[in-house]
Amino acid sequence: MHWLARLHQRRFAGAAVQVSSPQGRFAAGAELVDGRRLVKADAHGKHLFHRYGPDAVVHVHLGLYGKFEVHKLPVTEPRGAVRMRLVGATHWTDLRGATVCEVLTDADVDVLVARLGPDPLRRDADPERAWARVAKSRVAVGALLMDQSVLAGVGNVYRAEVLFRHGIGPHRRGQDLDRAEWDVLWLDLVELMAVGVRRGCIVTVRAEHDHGDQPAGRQRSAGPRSYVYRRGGLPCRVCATAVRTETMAGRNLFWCSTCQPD
DNA sequence: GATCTATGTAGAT
DNA sequence: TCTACCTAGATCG
Repeated sequence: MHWLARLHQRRFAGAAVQVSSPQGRFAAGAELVDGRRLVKADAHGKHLFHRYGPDAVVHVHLGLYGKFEVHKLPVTEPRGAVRMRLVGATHWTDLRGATVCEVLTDADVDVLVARLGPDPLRRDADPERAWARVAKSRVAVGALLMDQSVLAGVGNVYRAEVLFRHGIGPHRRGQDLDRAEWDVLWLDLVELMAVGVRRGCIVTVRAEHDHGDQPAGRQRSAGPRSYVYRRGGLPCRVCATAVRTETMAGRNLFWCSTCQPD
């Protein structure tokens, strides 16, 4: 979402934009901002905000299936269910499948952001707030990382990957984590997620493990992107133990029981 | 063409 | 903990 916010900021902010809802579900909201100047696009956790003024902030949450596609002008006929179409001076973008696309006020946004934990991608993030929750929790760290009120922005990929990178079993309870372990996890998330924003995709595999299962001569960008995510049953990239999988916090969890003891 | 799956969340149970 | 939401790509037959 931070990657998208920066892209939207570059492509659309500072000028008037046309906003519509070809599919119709966002018709009333689109009318409120159509023709206005997009002041700023930014993100907090998995929430994206298009700020037109204190009275009108378009709030988007992509959920599982949401997608923005950005193209250069000219526009083409909408295909499929386009919830929101935004047309700027040089580019346009279509939003499909989002869980949320609505117009809020600044006050509404404050309420929404207040229920989110610190976002590792934001300078104003306070990791102490997350640690306070983790340190006293009997919930598994693999579930805590998915709880947006503990920590905003981490999802199913980063939870699996960051726990692997630090050899922490996902079933360890929050209260059983050391302060030092948490600090390292947080710092790694700050770096990993920043890499994701720069590259526009999630890559968590260290260079020393990026070898072996790809043809020689490939581009670095074609290397493996994850250690355990979606690799259930396959050999661990580090120790070759079969990667385990189960449901935790309602999502498929992946981990190596050798590299990540409980 | 039918079925499965997915970087997610809210509300009911 | 379960279900609905709701879209598209991958996979199956």
